[in-house]
Amino acid sequence: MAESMKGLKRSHRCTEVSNKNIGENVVVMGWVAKRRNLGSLIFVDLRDRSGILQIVFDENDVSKEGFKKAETIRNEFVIAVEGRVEKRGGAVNENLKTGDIEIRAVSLRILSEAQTPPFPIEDGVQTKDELRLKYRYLDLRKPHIQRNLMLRSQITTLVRSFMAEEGFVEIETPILTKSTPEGARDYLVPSRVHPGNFYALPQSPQIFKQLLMCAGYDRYIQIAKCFRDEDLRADRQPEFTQIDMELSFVDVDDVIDVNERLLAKLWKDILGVEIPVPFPRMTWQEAMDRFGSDKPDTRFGFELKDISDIVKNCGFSVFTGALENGGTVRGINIEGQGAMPRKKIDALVEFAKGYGAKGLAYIAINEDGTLKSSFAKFMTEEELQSIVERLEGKPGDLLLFAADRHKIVYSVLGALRCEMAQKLGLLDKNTYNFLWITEFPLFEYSDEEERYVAMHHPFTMPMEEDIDLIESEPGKARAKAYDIVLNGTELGGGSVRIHQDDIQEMMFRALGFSDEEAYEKFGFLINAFKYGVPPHAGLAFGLDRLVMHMVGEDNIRDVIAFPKVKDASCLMSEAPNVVEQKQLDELFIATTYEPDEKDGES
RNA sequence: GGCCUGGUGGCUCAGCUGGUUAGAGCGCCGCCCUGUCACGGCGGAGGUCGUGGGUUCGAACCCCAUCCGGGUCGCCA
Repeated sequence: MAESMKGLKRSHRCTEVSNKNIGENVVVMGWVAKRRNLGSLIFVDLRDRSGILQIVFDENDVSKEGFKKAETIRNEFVIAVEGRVEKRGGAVNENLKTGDIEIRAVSLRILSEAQTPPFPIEDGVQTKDELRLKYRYLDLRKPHIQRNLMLRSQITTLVRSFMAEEGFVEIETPILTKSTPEGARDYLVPSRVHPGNFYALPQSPQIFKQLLMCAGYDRYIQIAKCFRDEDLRADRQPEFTQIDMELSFVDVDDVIDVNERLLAKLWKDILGVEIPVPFPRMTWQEAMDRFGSDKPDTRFGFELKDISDIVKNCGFSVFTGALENGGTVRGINIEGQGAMPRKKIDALVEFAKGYGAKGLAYIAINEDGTLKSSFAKFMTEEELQSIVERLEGKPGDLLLFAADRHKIVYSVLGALRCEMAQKLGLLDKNTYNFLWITEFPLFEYSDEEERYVAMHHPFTMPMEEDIDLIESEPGKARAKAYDIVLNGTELGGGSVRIHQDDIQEMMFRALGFSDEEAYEKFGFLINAFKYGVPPHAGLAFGLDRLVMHMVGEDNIRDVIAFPKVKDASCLMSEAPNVVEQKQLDELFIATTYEPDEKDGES
């Protein structure tokens, strides 16, 4: 039976007791992590969010009933112990912060009994994600998850204080907003009082923060919940948190500056790591050409090299065919992997096909300098030598080539270099390569919609020198947009916004919106801009990803208290669920979905 | 939606080319033990092999379907 804690007050958390307290009486409360019953001596490892403290129950110190009670203790019982802090009778446990002391129990209360948990509450034990998430409230007891979430709290606290010192004002924006079909799929919320109408949950507070700039708040920040109804990944949840900001009377450098200092402070204060500022910057075009990615991991080489000029007249139709279709031929040098067995190379070809490649050509340079290649017979000796030189191939190297449309070649080789780096163990978690990617394309052609769409969003300012391109060659126009990349992950991004109505109109036209459409979608923003708008720019970080990198986890779920699984459901609460017909009727919602028979209770 | 991958006592896993009674470690339960900290000793319980169907003399294993996870491509302004 559970006892009350009446008359008892916790004096310390577990690891707040130290050898400085020896001789003092303390009251500690927490969960039983482990017990070791030696007969007439019982040891208990007591756990709370601070760590572990050893309690010893001795018949001579605790009453007979108290000792009997201690014998019934099991893992995950919640207990309160009153006792004296002592130097350990036995050996010191070097693995514990409190390893040199223990509490000699005088009294014990069992505040709550516990069933045996479905999996061990310890770090380092493997448990199926399925089970962890179903019993998330138990998984959250694990020390490393607690550390992650407490660090996350420290991070947001530090962000708020830093931004406050920099003159930012924290303002909340609505969660029930207007759907704007550009971009990701919206989560919709039906309106009861406006039958047939829907709110959307925000994908980001983008338009609201721009309106706050119009309103003169000058510098805005929000730790904002955002929602996107798209498929999940290891680093993507349907609901996530952004550190969202917007600044008035600034240009690119101002935004970059304050955020570099923010990141450097976070790394220094939380991780004790000095990050030199300013961070390196790279244009989008350079990132694509050198790394095949707009979020390059620069911790290792294997950079892309263009060999289109060398092979344009060669006899290998795979290469010349790609070039004739306006594509490109590029390669990477996986240094030292020239002896890779055929089977593994074939596996890389399969890997490349996953990214849209039709195949992968290779040259392996033997230790004696001779070449083994899938396409040498179509090439002249000079062509082969030029290719090897272009990729700086040395004996023992493996050169891999892709030939296709630019987009595919970048994507295939960009993914291959990361895959190889990971396989070869070149990714050091303690190296932090921050990098700004700048000058993103303003537009991106959508094959699906057969028109240009905004790469960032429709309010992104073009670079001054490219304004004329918006109408003549939209594909070539560059934007005042920037992403912050850490070790191959996009941590955040932002842009300078358009504040001139003529440029904004030009953008809408390029995106294929009529004036009416633009007005219907974004009228309140367009109107607001008629009443005096400061030049402004902003940025948003993915807080979850930021924390994930800072704590060294590989999965975003481990830094979110109650994450969702791959199909966006919650295994613990079983959301989403079927609601009562009455609720649907109130909302005038009829569903056309018919569950399969097996879903029924029959 | 596509591709890859997993599901075997409470947990983590093994289980060969289909072959007698499906194993191990940890955990759990009981007894013993005064310095353990991966405590130790002795004993014990616990599995319709995710589910349904099929092939077969015989299925954890092969086939089909399906459910539940994970990774990834598409998607994610």
